[in-house]
Amino acid sequence: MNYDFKAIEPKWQKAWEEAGLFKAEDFSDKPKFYGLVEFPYPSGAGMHVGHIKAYSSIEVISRKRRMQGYNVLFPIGFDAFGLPTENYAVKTNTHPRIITDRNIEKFSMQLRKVGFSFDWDRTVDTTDEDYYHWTQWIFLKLFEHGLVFRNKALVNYCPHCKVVLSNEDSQGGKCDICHSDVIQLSKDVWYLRITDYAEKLLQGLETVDYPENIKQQEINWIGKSTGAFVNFRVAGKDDNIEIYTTRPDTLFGVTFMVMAPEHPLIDRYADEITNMDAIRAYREECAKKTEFERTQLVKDKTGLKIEGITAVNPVNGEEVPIFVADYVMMGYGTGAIMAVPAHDQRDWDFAHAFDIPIIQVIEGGDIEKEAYTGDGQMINSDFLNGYDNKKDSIARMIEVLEERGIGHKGIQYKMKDWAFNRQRYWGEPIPLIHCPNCGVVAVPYEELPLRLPEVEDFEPGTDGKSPLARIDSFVNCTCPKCKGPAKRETDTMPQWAGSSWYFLRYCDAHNDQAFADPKKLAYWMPVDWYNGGMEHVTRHLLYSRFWHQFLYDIGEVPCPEPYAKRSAQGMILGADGEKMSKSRGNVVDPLDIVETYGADTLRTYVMFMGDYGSAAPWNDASVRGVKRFLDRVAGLTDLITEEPVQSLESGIHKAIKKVSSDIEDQKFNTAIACLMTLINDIYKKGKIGRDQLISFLKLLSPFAPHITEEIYHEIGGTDYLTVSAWPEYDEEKTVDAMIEIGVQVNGKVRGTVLIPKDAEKEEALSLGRANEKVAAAMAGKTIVKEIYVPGKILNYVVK
RNA sequence: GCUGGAGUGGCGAAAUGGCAGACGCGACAGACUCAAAAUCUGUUUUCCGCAAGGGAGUGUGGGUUCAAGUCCCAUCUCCAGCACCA
Repeated sequence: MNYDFKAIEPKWQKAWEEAGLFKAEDFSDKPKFYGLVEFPYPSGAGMHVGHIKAYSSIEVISRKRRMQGYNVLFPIGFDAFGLPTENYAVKTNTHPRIITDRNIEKFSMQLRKVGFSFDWDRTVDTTDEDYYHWTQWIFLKLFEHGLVFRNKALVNYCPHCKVVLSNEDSQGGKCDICHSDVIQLSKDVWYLRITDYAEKLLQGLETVDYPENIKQQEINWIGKSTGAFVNFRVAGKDDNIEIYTTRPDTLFGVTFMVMAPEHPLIDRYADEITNMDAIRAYREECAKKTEFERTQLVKDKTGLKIEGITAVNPVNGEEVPIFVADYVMMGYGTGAIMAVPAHDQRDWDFAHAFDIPIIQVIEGGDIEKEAYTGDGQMINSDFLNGYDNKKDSIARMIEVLEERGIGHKGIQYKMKDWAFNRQRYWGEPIPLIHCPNCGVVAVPYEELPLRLPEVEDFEPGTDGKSPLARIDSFVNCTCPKCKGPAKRETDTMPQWAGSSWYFLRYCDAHNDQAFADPKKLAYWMPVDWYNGGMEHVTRHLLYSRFWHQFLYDIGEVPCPEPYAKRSAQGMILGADGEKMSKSRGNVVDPLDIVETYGADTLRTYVMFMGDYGSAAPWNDASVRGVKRFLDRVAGLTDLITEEPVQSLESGIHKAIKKVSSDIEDQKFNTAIACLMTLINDIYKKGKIGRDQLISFLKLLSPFAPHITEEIYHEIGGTDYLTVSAWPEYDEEKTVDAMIEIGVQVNGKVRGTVLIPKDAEKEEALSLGRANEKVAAAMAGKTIVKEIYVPGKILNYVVK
């Protein structure tokens, strides 16, 4: 067959769509399969080859599931709010709505050209008011349940993007959008209480099928630790400094305390602190450092002793000095620590720099040289003396703290509440109203969606306010409660809002009464298999699990976890092995590949590149190799016989078995390799039975659906191969009657021998001995032991 | 520092403890061609050897085993994520 992919591909794409082959059917009796990929941000640059790889895994699995008789939901949509579009809007003075529509159209066209089997009837666009209506609705539910709060605190602020960023969006002290250094600003902003869900987010991981590294990354990000809160009295005052420690067993070794520069106690005693000027200067110095600098200068501990006040160790009444130092963070624990230089390296470093005494309370190590963090006999510790491990001494210490009312057991999480706002235009308006009489009031549900007002000028405000703040008709409103004059919140929601629930909307994309019909949610949820990038593990994945768990708690969704299974693709690097980027000039445009080699080649190539989860560089020559393979597939039509070719039977059945299981295991590369091996064999035989060819085409169909459909019709098929039954294999036929196994002498392979597959030990051993090379290797030696592992190996141990 | 993962040909990579290097790329040789491209056939871990054949070989060093890329201990390097988290 002549392989004219330029004609074939659009032809079948149109035919499949018109036949509605990819439409998911609500409430079908067939078993359901919900396959999900992370919907794209429709940037102006169009699709990246990374999108192709990310979508191809679920694409292949969805196509296989349809052939296996499943009712498949494989949807796509667009996560279209966000800064790149807005920045481009500012630059070109074009409304972001226009840019977004244009980009969505481009992406849709590109996705169709690759032949992805999406159900286009369920497409969502997060910037559509029929969609963000429900994003705002969920936000109001969160507000209603006390999970939205406003707080003036130090926030991560990107001076370049002019927005407040969440902790998740400023990892490593860099802005997630523009990679500038993030600074700390004190600002009054909205937060979502994700920390209330820390424990559920942690426990939920035990119920889902995620790869270990993803689970670990989320566990680390949540950062649970158990320890104790302990109150240190301010000497001579009726006032306490609360600290958090994971090592309450070392309380007798406390020789000083350290506070974060921002700690409020410092201001409270400003009058009594004799070196307050120096402390103010130190604070200013710290405030100037970026997060990056603060974490880079790990070695050189800076700090200052607070003169004029001291603290009292509650277990032994010892008075200890208080220091201020920026290695203690206000955002974790209580912002103050007890310092035990003998058994904590940071405290040890600090004690040496400031000439503070060190008291050892656990035997072991050499505290002259470094802090000792291991286990050992407790010493110098009053009632703990004699305990010999952390576990017991911590438990005992917590008992005593609680008995004496000076402390209690506590749990801390590193995860912080989600700073939920952007001072920008292109996002969902936050549906809250500030009323001088009633305080913060929710926009009534019936007034949703709260539409983004039309503006002329999207430029962010220089005063740290959103452009919405400049629109009086939007800002000024009446309070829903007291009907008095009030002002709307002008911040918008962050990029991650819309994507935190989109998988629910796909279940019922056009509902105007609810975010989705509960019956449809009950039918489709949870997502059976979700593929996406590692970069979203501590952002989108965590956020959307949080929203979903909340919706479950208020009875809006049928399952506690949204995704039953998660996988992640490896990055496609440029041909030079570097990350693809415009500046390096190593970017591959997937549409160029579709033009030159066809969509089937592109799809098959990205799945054949290597291990799906690992990064792999692009290689044009290998793309041509895959095209060559498809050319050979097209050529199979010349080899057809009506009768099946007996000598191919076992190879075909083996391939059915291997391709079926490899797809499930995401070993797409070896599935394709197996089909290549089979086609090499077919060409060697020079012929293939018609039905055998159809089985081959079915196995290849999820990867290269167009060419296989074309050949199927070329050889007389009248229905669609794309939704035909997945082939079955006969276990009997996958096993050869005679098999070749290796023969070893003293573990070294000396030859091979052909033996019946279920040969008895004696028969196999004598056949092995008959092998010339084996016999030569054993000549003149005594056989000590003979090993026969059926189907695997023969080994003679000789002396 | 902590967590997760990876080190195998010239390259991308395969190998439920059982013949290391499947499959693809590239390279080399041959066929076809006036020639080239495309296509087809063959060779291709490495060293010694004309060959038959033999030796070595999965980051490094040990160990378990009849048998180790795979399991155990130690060690080095790289990738990803987190990180003064008390």
